Amino acid sequence: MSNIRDVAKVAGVSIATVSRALSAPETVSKKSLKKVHDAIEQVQYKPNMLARNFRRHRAFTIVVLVPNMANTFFATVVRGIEDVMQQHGFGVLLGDTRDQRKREEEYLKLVETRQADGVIQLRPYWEGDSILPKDDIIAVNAAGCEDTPYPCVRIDNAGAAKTATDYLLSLGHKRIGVITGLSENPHTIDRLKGYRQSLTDAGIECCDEWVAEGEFTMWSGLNAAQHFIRLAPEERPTAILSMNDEMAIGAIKGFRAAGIKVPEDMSIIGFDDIEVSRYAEPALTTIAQPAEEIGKAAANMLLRLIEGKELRQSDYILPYEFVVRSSSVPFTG
Amino acid sequence: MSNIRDVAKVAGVSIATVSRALSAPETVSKKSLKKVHDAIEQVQYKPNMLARNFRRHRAFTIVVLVPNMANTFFATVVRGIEDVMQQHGFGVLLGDTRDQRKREEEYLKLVETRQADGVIQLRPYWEGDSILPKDDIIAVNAAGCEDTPYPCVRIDNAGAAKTATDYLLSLGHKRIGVITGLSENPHTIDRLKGYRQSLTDAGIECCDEWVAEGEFTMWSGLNAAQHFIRLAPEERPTAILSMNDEMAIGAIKGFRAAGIKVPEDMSIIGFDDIEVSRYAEPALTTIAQPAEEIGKAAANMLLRLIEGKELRQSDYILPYEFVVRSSSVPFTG
DNA sequence: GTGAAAGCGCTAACAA
DNA sequence: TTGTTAGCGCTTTCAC
Repeated sequence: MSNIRDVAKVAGVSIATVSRALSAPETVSKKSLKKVHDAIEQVQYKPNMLARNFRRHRAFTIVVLVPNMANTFFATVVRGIEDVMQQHGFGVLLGDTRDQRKREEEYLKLVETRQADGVIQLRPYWEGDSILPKDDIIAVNAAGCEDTPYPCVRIDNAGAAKTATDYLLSLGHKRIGVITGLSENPHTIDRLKGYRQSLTDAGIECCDEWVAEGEFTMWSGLNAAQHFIRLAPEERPTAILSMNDEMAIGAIKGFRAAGIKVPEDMSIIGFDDIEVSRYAEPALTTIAQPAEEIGKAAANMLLRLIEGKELRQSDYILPYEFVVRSSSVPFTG
Repeated sequence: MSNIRDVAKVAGVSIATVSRALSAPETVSKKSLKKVHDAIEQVQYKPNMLARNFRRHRAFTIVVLVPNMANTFFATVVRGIEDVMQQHGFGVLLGDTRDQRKREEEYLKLVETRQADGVIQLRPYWEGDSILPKDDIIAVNAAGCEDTPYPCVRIDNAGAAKTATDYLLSLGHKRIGVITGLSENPHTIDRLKGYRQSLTDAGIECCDEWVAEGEFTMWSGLNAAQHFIRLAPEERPTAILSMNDEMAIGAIKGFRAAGIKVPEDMSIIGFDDIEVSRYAEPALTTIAQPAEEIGKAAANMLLRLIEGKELRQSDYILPYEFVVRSSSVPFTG
């Protein structure tokens, strides 16, 4: 394993020149440059990044905190992050936290111990979620919520939920249910706000029975469907907004199993627009979040922060898209 | 930002003692240990891992090469890898290669430049895929195929495909189609082998028209369905083995759209058992790969290799499970 | 059980 | 434009 000294010796220049030839070639004469490159070739030199990063006080690595990597939406955001980081010569350390606080702390330690230069958090900010923001830790939140007290990239969740609910109302539905995430989850709160606003604007009183709590998994969506199935048909919502596509898919399964047809007896709208939603039966009407773009924007923000630059804005809102497919149909008395 | 010297000064010991207190506490007296820990507390010391790793010639990081992180099966394997690595104090650098050779090389460079100690490749070994194995690069292949010329963890792909095909035959199907990945893909080759073996054993001649090439995406599965739809009904397979669940889901969509009912007119079997398969309509019969276990086993193998230990075996085969759900039914003349 | 000291391979003043 | 040199913060002999 050759080092910079070997290269310098073979090239007949100083190690400083070799170092410069690699990191700032424009400050080195053409002649030296060639000698260095030839020497590098000859001794098969590969710079030791461990040493370089140590010297530069930079890891050129970030960590991304993901609640669950098997969730397609998160995976897609991560892809966006990774794409930008790769282009900038940064590595992305995966921190699949499995919703465990301990794991989050473990990964954050990587930043504190300099193994990573910053962190992107894919879990929405929660009050009492004191882990971030944290002094000395450069962080950006991706796909989170309103009032995040550190830089973040997101969509207008309340607006999106309102858009979807408005649409169901326009289809003639009067009783509209909702499947939420955990009740304290900020996504639940923001989206519920939009849902309620829509109903209120339409002069419809919100009914507690219309809200079923899930936890953003298909399984919990299926369970949530049971809740609605237990309601008397004349009180049962005729349409449901699910706060993500996974739960919508689970709910469809649940309704089907109980003989409730989707969309004939029950319209359903999802949230996120993960890939499988268009292949679901029926194809899911949903709010499309620009997942990859969110990841890219978050990555660019973090990069700027790491370089010590100012951010133009610290609450960056990207547009969502409302995609109508087959799971939502007009109410038929 | 305090360093080891500050701690030593406050504790009234040498930096060597501080170092030992952290890396080999058993070699330090109780008394010194306490002084050191108190000092660490007092000056808020966080060891600089960049320096430590540099000194130890270890990155305590591995990179995982994933063709597509948005694919649930891959994401699940990665979760397994990450879980084991985390427990051993190793970070996992994400290398989403998007099936691009250039990206793979880029990420492999991290190992060559010591930023990572080894690599786990989730793409099956291909002849002419000369990128791995490579001298000086510690690597393990996960979820690959037969005859991988470096350590690997996988299932018996041919056997699994045969199991699934045998099952369709036992259901009375005589014309059985298959949706493959790209024809040169080793997974395609291995699984096709099992499929053909099954038919041959049953005395059925394989028909070229029964094979539709996909590329492991839902979209390509839908396209593959078109191929079968174009065949005359009396020549069309009555059952199909899809080489992954995504394509199976896409194919179901395609058949449905053409008025071919699944499973009544067409039985379908998938491969992988990703989470959504049980929620699909109809729920997918499939080969369940122990994705997370494959990841864990691969991680443990790599760890052993990094520590310079011998491997007990270098082709580690894990059991698969055949999961019967609703997408496969008996042939009804 | 502890401390002094020699680097790991590289970058970045500074001087030439 | 180039070379000399002093470390970055830590681990690890080696001697005590």
